Amino acid sequence: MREPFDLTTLIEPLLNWFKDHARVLPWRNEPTPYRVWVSEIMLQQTRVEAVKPYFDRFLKELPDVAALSDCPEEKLLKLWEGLGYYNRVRNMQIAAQTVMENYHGELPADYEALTKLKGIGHYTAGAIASIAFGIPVPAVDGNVLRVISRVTEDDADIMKASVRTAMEKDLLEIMPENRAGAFNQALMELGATVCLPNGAPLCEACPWKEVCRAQKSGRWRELPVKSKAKARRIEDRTVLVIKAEDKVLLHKRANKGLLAGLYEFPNVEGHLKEEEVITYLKKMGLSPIRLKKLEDSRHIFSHIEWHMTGYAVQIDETEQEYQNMLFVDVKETEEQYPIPAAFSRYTGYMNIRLGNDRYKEE
DNA sequence: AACGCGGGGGA
DNA sequence: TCCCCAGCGTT
Repeated sequence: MREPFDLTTLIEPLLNWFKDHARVLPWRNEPTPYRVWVSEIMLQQTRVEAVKPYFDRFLKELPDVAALSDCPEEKLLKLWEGLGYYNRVRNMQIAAQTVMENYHGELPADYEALTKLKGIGHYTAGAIASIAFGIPVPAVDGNVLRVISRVTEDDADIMKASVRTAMEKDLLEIMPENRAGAFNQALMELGATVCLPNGAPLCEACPWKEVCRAQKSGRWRELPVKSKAKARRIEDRTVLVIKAEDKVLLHKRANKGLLAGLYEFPNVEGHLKEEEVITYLKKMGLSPIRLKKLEDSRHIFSHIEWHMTGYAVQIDETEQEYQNMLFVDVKETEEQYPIPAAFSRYTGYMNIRLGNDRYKEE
């Protein structure tokens, strides 16, 4: 067994370092429970730089729990468009409704109560409890797992839930009573700015360089131990930008599963040839006039890789409605409908006209 | 415990 | 290419 590490020795150096090195972030001024909550949900599996442009806009549109609980789904998804993991914002709205009903619109200052809200797990409950309410509970995210694994030279596989639970327990015992929020943020800040992943830590700048066991042994490159994720599967798809006059056909995705509830260009599995596209369109009851092959594109999700090809299609004017499909004014499409990034390579083709004789750009 | 769920940036 | 990211809900 390894020699025990006294985590309390880490607190003061870390807090002193954080005083001088805390980044200025939008959600750090005025850390109200609601602002902390929104920021923490946005930051789940998402880098600070990616969140920045979304945070202020979201707070401006939905300044409090009541506004969030009442927001129409489409506006909600539009505010989240491009951030990914769209269930985060749906769950946050459900939680907001719970907070309105059970807590008079104020987040509960209680760790266990927070974890019962939709979308708030151990980490996020700890972050809100400590940062917004000063409650001395840990907030163990990927950064914390990494910096603690290294400083204590712990080889446990951080992918295992049991390892995360153990670290929460260890940290709970040493939480500084009056600096819980700063301590948790400092741990994460250290991971994000100094104790970088992939064996590239800036140890010279680290407040723990004198006590870090991985630094001392030179094993920092091997830590943390993390078992590999499953390989992605590849999916071939054909995307159809179907135009009738100034309208384009959009499809609303199912309410469960990948990109739930978002809008997309109709697309089918496989790489279809021109004749197959025409057959498919006719089966839908559409009359294609012109077809133009579009370039290939790929989009990588966490677990799937789409290899896409596309066609722009000009069809006869139609008033017909299809299953979960609607014709939308091209001008309104990108303004009003949340469309995931996977289709960004094809949105530009909405504005292109398929002329009578040949394909030309406007 | 395993899996599904987005998107982007850096090495 | 691969890895990582202020994770969580479902099964």
